[in-house]
Amino acid sequence: MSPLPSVVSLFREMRILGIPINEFMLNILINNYCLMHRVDCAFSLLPIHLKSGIPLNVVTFTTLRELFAENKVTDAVVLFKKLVREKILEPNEVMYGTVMNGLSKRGHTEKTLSLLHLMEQGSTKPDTFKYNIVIDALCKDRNLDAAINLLNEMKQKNIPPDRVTYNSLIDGLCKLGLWEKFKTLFSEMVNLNIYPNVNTFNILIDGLCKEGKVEDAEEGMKCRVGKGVEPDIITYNAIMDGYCLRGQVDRARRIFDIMIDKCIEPDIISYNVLINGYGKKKKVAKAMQLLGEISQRGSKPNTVTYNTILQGLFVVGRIGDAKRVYAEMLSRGPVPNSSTHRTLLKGYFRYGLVEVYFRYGLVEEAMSLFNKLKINREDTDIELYNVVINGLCKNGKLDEAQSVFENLSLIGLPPDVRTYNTMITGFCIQGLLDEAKSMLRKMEKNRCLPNNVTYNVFVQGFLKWSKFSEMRTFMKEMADRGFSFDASTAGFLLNVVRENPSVLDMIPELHSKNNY
DNA sequence: TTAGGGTTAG
Repeated sequence: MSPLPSVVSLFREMRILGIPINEFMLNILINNYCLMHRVDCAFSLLPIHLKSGIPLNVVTFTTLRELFAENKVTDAVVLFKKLVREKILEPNEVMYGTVMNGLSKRGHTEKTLSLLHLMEQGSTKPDTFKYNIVIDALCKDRNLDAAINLLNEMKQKNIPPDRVTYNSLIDGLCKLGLWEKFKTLFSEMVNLNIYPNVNTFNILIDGLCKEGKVEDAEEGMKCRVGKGVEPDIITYNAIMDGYCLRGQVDRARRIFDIMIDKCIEPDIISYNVLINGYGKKKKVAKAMQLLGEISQRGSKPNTVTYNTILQGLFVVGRIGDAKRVYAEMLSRGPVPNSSTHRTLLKGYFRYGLVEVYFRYGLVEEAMSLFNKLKINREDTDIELYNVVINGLCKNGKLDEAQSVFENLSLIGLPPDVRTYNTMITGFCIQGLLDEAKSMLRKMEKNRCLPNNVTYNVFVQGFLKWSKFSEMRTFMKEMADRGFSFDASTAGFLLNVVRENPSVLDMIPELHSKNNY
């Protein structure tokens, strides 16, 4: 119970009084530091364990789960391996569960899977829970084949899959639109006497909504009423989002009102969904009005709410309002996150080119925010850099973009495929095709595989600067690698050919019915 | 007396 710091002072007092420390006390203290988000302090207690001859136990380690919360996955894994390898402790169910969950939630599916297999060799055998963690992670990675293989492995080893196992798999299948496989799995589940619940139902509703089949979803919801599975706030939110995705924010609003009539209190996600819907339809006044209503209804806007509002304001170019909303956020709102910063930077750069008319100095504004983030060490996200590099390129500041790019290796943040694509686009816009090509070589050297976007950017660059013979050579390599023109390149190409039909003679491949 | 866990909505 709060206040937590008093635990620390109590502990100090006990030490001064010479009261002997035992493992329980140390674990409580470590746990307390973790609750205060002071993993560093918690970690620094480990030597006391050793000095006082108090053995580290599995509880000590599990208490350090905060390591995962603070994204210190490497530290956590190093410690885990050390403890196991040096036989300092034998992991139990709880310890495996903590580590696997920590790893899987941070995208380390491979490591989670290998722990599952490690467990099989030891004395603590994996149970349904452990399998479910891995199956869900595989589904989230869209690796449904591997997930279904694990389901079969469970059956072979007589570890019974349960409703959660099937719900994870159904969600994975729905998100990929694999409806036939869903039907098979659904009947398999029912045959095993595992019955769908409101979660299964919501997963399905959401799957339909994401496919644009919102009426089907709504119909499905109405059918179930009074038949055991009642729609809940998640059902309504999913349907509202489905309508918003199709641009039908007014229909979403009607669902919102129906929900209130049924005495289901909208939560912050309901508001965020609607605010996003209004923002996308450029109805910013409505969005702002909803923002005001949130506190009246006893809820509180969160970071996502503000990020969504900011996006909406930038869509209609209300930069002054966006700045005011951000200032409000800093003074009395939720803490901005990396998404807030990306939204702001993207917005400032987007309107950077109109600044000469309005004298906003938006590129400078963006760079000043970026520099603040660097000082606060809040620039650890490659996506943030991608926004800045792209913004500089689009505002004709290729040199600055290049120096930001060069800086990445100094701070040890590896560029991703988008970073390279952005730089290549920047070079192509300026007609610096040799620099673009050398960037392509650099990315391959750094083992970052070019993707379809990379190749399309090059093709557009060659077209823009009328380098047709180079384009021919390049197209061959592109086809060999299994890439093809995207819609944007196709449109670009059509315009070029319309203006200069002889391009078709210079690139005869364009006539052939291959995968271009 | 201390520790963990799985599924759905923004």
